[in-house]
Amino acid sequence: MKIASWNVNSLNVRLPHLQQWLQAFAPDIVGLQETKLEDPRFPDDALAALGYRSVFCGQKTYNGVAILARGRAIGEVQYGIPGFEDEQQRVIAATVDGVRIVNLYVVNGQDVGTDKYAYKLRWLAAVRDWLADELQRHPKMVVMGDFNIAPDDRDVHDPAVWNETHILTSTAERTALKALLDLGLHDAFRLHSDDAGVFSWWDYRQAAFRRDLGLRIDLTLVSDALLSTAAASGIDREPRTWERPSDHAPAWVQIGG
DNA sequence: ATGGTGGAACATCCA
Repeated sequence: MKIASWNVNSLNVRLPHLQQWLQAFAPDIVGLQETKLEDPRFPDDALAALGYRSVFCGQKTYNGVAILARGRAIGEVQYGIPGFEDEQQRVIAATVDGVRIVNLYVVNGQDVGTDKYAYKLRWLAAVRDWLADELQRHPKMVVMGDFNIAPDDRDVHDPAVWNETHILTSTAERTALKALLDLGLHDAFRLHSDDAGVFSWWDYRQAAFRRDLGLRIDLTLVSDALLSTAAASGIDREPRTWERPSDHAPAWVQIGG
């Protein structure tokens, strides 16, 4: 089962790319972030035509998340973090084939020390507390999404710039990510690769993709119970090369056969 | 130190 996460940066703009990529890559389960669509405008019919069911929660202009599953039922859908008041649509979870799928669009945080940064850390703490419970109920879990945190120096093009005081790599952010991993979750990419310089996001500015000035901030995490079945993991750079792309590339993990 | 590019929506906010 191929499970993938992709920040599409507007599903309205990126639907043709999503359709093309679903057909080429044929993932079984997909988590989307930054759909930027209110629910009545979600293109569930167009995705159903490709064999994908979808569940989603969105809003205009910002945020928005969805889970797609090919030829499988999507059950036990959870919208948002239980008990955490949040106007921003950043979380959707569901059960597919007995696996709990948690799809996160983690707060960006703007800059270290800002209100948005404080919100990011509060939000990550709430996710941690929720997932601690969720893992008791659903030991087989994949947590995926745009984490807006690069796990370590191998995951940034320039560690001198992307250092312990910089947004996306700051000490508190990495500590918050470690708190998630300490629940019994594993960065699938690192199960199979020690490589530095494999990225999932490149800024639109300064020709960052052409120069490969990126970060790996899109992650798929697998729980202890799935660890032995995580056969492969990677990032599909292909859609980032297409015309008018998202600034993110899909991250994926293969579970079982 | 600043701004650069792209999306949404239409002056800026967000990333």
